[in-house]
Amino acid sequence: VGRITIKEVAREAGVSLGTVNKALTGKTGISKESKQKVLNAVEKLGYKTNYVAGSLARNAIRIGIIIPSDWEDYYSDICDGIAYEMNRLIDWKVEGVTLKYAVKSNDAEQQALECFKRMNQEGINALIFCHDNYSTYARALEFAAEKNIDVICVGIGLLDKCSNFSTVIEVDAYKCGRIAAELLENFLPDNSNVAVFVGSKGITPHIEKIKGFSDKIVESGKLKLCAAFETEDDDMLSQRMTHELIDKNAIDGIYVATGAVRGVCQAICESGNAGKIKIVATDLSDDCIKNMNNNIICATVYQNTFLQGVMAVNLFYKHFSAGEKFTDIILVPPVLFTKESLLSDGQKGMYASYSTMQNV
Amino acid sequence: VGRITIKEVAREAGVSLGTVNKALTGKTGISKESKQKVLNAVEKLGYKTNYVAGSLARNAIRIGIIIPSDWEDYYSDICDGIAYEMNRLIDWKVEGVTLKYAVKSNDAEQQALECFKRMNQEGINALIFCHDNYSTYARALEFAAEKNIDVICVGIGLLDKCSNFSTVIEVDAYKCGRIAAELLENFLPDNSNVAVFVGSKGITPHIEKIKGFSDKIVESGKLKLCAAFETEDDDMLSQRMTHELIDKNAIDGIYVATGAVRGVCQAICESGNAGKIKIVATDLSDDCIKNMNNNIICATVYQNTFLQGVMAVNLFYKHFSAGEKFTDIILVPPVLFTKESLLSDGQKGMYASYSTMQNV
DNA sequence: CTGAAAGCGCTTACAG
DNA sequence: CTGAAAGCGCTTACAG
Repeated sequence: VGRITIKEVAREAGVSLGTVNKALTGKTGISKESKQKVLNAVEKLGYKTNYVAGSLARNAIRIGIIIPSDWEDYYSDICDGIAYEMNRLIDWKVEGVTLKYAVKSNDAEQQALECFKRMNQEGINALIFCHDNYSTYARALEFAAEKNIDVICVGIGLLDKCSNFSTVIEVDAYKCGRIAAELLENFLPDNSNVAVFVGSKGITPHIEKIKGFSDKIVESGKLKLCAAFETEDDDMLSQRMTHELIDKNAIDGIYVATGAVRGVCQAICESGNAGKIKIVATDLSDDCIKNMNNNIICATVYQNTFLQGVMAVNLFYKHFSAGEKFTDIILVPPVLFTKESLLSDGQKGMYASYSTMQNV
Repeated sequence: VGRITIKEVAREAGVSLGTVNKALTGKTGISKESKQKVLNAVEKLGYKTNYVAGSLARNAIRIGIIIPSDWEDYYSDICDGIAYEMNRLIDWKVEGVTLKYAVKSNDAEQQALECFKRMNQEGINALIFCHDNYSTYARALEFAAEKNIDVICVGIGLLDKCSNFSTVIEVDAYKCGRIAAELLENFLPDNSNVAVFVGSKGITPHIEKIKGFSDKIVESGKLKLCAAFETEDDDMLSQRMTHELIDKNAIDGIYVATGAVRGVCQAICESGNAGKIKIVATDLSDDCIKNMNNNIICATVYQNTFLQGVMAVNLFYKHFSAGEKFTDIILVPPVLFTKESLLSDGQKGMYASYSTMQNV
């Protein structure tokens, strides 16, 4: 009875425990023959590694975390997810070093590179990097590649160019767009006019959101897509644009696929269109929740940012503890929320929290 | 550097490791003085238990699982969640014994009691019991109480009478009702007529769903609630009732708060009301998904059954490994899904899956 | 390349 | 009630 352990594998294969370990973890310093003997024994006995025992025995995994000090609205939820999972994995000997840089500053590139270099000195095993676009940080990522440091990028705009030497975690932007369109189709009578607001039309995930939104509308043939605007995530700008949009068109619904939702909602209220023009927003910022509670926003497509942060940490854990390979990219599915389905503060991140199992 | 261990606590307190363990786990066989010395040392050193090490050292936790062999539509998702989490915790020395009974049979009570007795012989530490109402199984639950076996109940209708000797995991039914009402408010013009279908008006969670639905409608003052029907989860009955409802009323939307959604959708189609009368359904049964894909059902309120199963197992794990106390009841928040936001098969249970971290 | 030993941080009998 | 020892199933240096 009881579980098969490496001890039994070693006996069956006629080698020592250390040799079994090398065969199992793919380390060097083992002969072809020994390795084969071990693998045969594993197969024969049906051995499965106990990773709990493994993480007690191995050295600590040090993960470097480079996150923005600014742009709280968007990044704080990702950072919460990272911190949540790092804390959860303390008993598994996962340690972290955190450095911050100002992603919106002019010298963001330089600041980030500096962080990468300090992390290298700190002797971290891997790096989690939250940023907003690939091109700015190409040099930093190359530096990591030179030093053989694996990097997981979490954030937005990463799809623009998926680097060879890093893994990307991002929301399924195309799906976000489709969901938003479907909602407006349900909320509005046929032949209504809708518009979509993104941060920038030059960034892949925003392009994907527009594409998903537009594709769904064309497929269903219920609504008419009037226009796609760029807010540059600026509330003043989005407010002005919303006013212009309302003045010039008979607009019935707007998908605000990025930040600057406050400006949009303000314009909606100022023009007396609260509750008339249906708004579908993005994420769960304070502005968004406030406007949901006031019935200005009907629904929001949460980009599952908390879970994105959780997954980044967990991916490294699995890699270093179980040798799991990285995939190039992970597209996280968005979650739909309405006012009544919002989670209370105590349940915040419930899916990646209850589900993630505090002490496991 | 490095983490504080019980070794250091023992030295600080001037006692042995075994004594520290007794103090920390609340076991008997330790003097007041020793216990206090340990607690002082823990406080002083800031000691935190490493549960990973603990689960390697302790004896296995044996969990008995009593689940229905029938009523697949509803229970299979809970059972999947239980199985998922049991499998995830193998490395933590969590073992399971599963027995099945026919919840819809006439002698369900007798069958369940028989399962309880066999579980007791199996020497399980705790019991997970999936059932559909409290009163039928009172004797079985009393038996468990006599034998000092903790029971976690997962399913529906459990709130009817929350026993003293068990913990209940159930969906937040009131919240389900509110979400459904909110959706129909968004989908329909003001002053539209809506109805709600439940399985039975005599079961607390169904009463709660009606209450949530009705409360929200009254608060908003947008819709008119015509009627609440009992389907007894029978498709023939729900089909007939839907036809009658349509014939007698100008109905615009229906919240199908329980099974028998197939009958409702059939009647909707037969009467030529597909897409006209807006349907909000419950859960993610095959019938439900099929009708979502055909645009008969606009949205569904998923009762998070997979997660309920996961949580049942995890609750016991936390209890036995970390001494966590049980709460009387856990109300799991529902999740809103539309056709476009449905998860693909590969992502099934993503929240309690990705988030639950396969190998952690 | 290989094996024997020590150790990760706990829990569990068991002798006193 | 208390403590010393063994052990959970691995990984990690290190000597050969």
